[in-house]
Amino acid sequence: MNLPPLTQRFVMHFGEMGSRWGINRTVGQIYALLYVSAKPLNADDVGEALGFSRSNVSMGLKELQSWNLVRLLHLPNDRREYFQAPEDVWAIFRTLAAERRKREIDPTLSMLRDALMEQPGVAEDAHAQARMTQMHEFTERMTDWLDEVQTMDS
Amino acid sequence: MNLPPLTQRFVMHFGEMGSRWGINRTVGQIYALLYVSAKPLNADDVGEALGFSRSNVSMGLKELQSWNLVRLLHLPNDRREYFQAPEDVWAIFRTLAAERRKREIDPTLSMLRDALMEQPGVAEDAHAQARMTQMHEFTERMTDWLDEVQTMDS
DNA sequence: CTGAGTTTTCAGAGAATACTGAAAATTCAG
DNA sequence: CTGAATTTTCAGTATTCTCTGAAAACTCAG
Repeated sequence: MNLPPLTQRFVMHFGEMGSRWGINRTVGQIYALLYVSAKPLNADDVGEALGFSRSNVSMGLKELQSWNLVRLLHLPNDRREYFQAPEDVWAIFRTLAAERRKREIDPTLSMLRDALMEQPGVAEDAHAQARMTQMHEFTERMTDWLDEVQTMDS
Repeated sequence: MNLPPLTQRFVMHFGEMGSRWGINRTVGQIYALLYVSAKPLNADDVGEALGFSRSNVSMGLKELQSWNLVRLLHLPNDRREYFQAPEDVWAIFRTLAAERRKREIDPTLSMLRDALMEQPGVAEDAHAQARMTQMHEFTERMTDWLDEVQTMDS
């Protein structure tokens, strides 16, 4: 790794944080680097800066694209793909919220709805269902809130 | 594992979700089970219900305690420790928010503050510092919001 | 005290995840 | 088309995380 000191601290920190969030450290570091960079970077830039193999960078960038967290662009007279993070932190947060909703909240809601439709076969499940109702209400509020986040401005 | 069907679905689902959140599957399942149970459970109950070894349950419960997510209690004429989850989902969410703030937001804030105090040695770091200012402002708003969550009622 | 009941610790086995280099696939200038 | 440049895939290796059983530590009734 070959980064100026402040950049390095930032990158390392978000690598750590990422891994507490179910995002792998590599991906966290790549995103942190893109975020603080003045210019868009290509995969080789990223790999060299962070000391990762080319293929690892490719996978990390693909992951970030699947989260809609990076913008992909081309520079004149250069066939390589360049990547950048949005500059607006709030916009990043909104994207993250939208994706987490799609991947986590929505499936949870549908699992709860399904479970609430069934007839509990035994007393324990009847009680469990009552608790799931609570959870379901909470989760619905959560989605409402996440919808609001989408309409919020910085 | 030996659980009635609805309970089982719920437990499995939150095991999966947990693992996307940096919480291990075991811990997610234990918590889901405590949440839907009508009565407090002891470690053996949990282990038997989920098919985990006693020591694994012990570690999981310890983890949940460190997050303040479970209440520990004793039953008359029984030396074993019993555990339960709060019934109010909102209260659970508040606790989670408070803990994540302590463990993730606060360290991030202090890392950013430190980095912003330094004199950047090179142009890239100067730019990085500017981006960190943005991130710092966002993170501060986040802590304010998390503080508000604490004062909110269900 | 004592010892049965209970919980915790921890080293090692097992499982899951991350990472790499080499090869395949894709893209595009000429 | 062709082939050089670039990106992606993937099987194997390395690393990290999870889980267990056995032993140690703790707790408390008698």
